[in-house]
Amino acid sequence: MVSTMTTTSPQGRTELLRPDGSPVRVLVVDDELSITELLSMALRYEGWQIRSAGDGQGAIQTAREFRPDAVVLDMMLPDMDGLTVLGRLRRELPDVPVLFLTAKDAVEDRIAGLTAGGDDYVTKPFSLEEVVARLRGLIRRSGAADRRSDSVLVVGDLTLDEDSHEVSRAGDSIHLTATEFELLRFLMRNPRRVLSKAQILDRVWSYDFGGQANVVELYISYLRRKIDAGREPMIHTRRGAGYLIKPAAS
Amino acid sequence: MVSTMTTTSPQGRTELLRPDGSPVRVLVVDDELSITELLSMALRYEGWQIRSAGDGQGAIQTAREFRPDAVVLDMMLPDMDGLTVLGRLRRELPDVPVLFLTAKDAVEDRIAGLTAGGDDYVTKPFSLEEVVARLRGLIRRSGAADRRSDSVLVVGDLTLDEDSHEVSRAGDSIHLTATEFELLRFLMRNPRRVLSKAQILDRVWSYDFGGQANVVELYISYLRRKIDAGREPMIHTRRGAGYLIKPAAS
DNA sequence: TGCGTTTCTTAGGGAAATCACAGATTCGTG
DNA sequence: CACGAATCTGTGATTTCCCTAAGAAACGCA
Repeated sequence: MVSTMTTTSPQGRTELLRPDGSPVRVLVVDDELSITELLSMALRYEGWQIRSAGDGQGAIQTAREFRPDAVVLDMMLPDMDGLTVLGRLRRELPDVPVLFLTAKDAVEDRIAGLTAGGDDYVTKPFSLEEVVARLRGLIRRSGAADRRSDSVLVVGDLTLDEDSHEVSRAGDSIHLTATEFELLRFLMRNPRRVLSKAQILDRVWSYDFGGQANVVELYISYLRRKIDAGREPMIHTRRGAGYLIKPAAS
Repeated sequence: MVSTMTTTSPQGRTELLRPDGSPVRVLVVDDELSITELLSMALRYEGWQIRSAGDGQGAIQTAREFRPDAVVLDMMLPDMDGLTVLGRLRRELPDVPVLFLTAKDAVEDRIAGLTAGGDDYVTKPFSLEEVVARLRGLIRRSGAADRRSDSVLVVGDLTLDEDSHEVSRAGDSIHLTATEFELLRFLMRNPRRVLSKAQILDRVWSYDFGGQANVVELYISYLRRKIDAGREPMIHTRRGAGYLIKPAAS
């Protein structure tokens, strides 16, 4: 059990740190190299320390000496069953939270049983924002239980609760679809920073998305309708550069 | 991962340095000699130490012994796929940030995930200011522990934020177009220094620009209207030599 | 299965940005 | 003070980028 704290960097990004100030450690286990690479890159960017393994054997070994604060674990590994890996992991690190990666059509109930203990899962293909968000949640909850307030992002009079998925502006509750929510979360996690359409696509849409880049424009337009409608706008276009969100005041 | 710091040279130029005071090292990889030459010159002018390679093989080798702080990597190399090069680079230097060069029309066919890990890309034909700016950003952010060097340029009462793309003079927010922003950034990165129209054209406009040289005059005029309008001018003409920016006070 | 919701594509309109051109203005010099 | 060169800027054509309506397809849930 590791308690965590958050600090806010000069850029305004919120970072998760261990109590002694050292970076959070995450172990990524997947047999597809492209997946471990993608996850490693993205999680490293969060400021976390990453190790990866390609099979169950390697996972156990790495876990033993790396002692991660969280594990991302693909349920389909070449050498052993996901449950076996999980069991051995638990023997090494009884309290480490695990984020399972499963195929979309995987048996839901089996996973449901596993996540009862406070673990979590995402289905492939996932979006990086989703993985990062769930990992943050797991790590946060595995430490100080009273860190509830950390799950709320605030920009101006706009708030977004990562736990309850509730969004409201100036007190008015706003209903968002899953994609709208992820997009807004990404924007709000990077307030006052211009985010390019490519960046948004890479983080908010799943890694196998092969469609038109203008979905981003489309969803920005949806968000505006729900968040900025009739109010002073918070979402701004920087023509030729991207989008950013900032408090209406300034 | 290398933490960086900034110092301000006697001339007023802001330079990026490694913590031990040694120059930043950048590896440039492109098969077109004209491009590597162009980039090498421009980046050397930043005070950085540059090595270049013409193919993937050479890139890996050079990276191994040169150990750069950042890499500029063309996605179209003769001997191997850009992603393959990236993978091997990552094995050598897990945390090095990469700036990808891609053809304009190749943007659509998946640069997926490239910006997700904090990496970035520019499309050919690019402007040197753009490449330099993005490299500076990457290097600045890759020094995760030390984010003290911030993204705001200041000259007199004029400020320019490279993250939010916000510009303001004496507190008044000023909206600039993309080209105006790049031009002002170039001026502000070289305060009190005369920059010739040719220099400006070479740095701010893309290398294949074939138009009239007086676009520079035109955009200087735009900038003045927005920045100096009704105030003590900060942008000055040195007839026959070029332009310079300096605090209004002196 | 059927219905409402969500996601995404296509395509057209429209606004903004870029740039060429040319006439107006300023500057330096004789 | 007059002249030529250099610089400035108004006008408008062209291009690029962004927004959004409309509808098809996929999804989720009863």
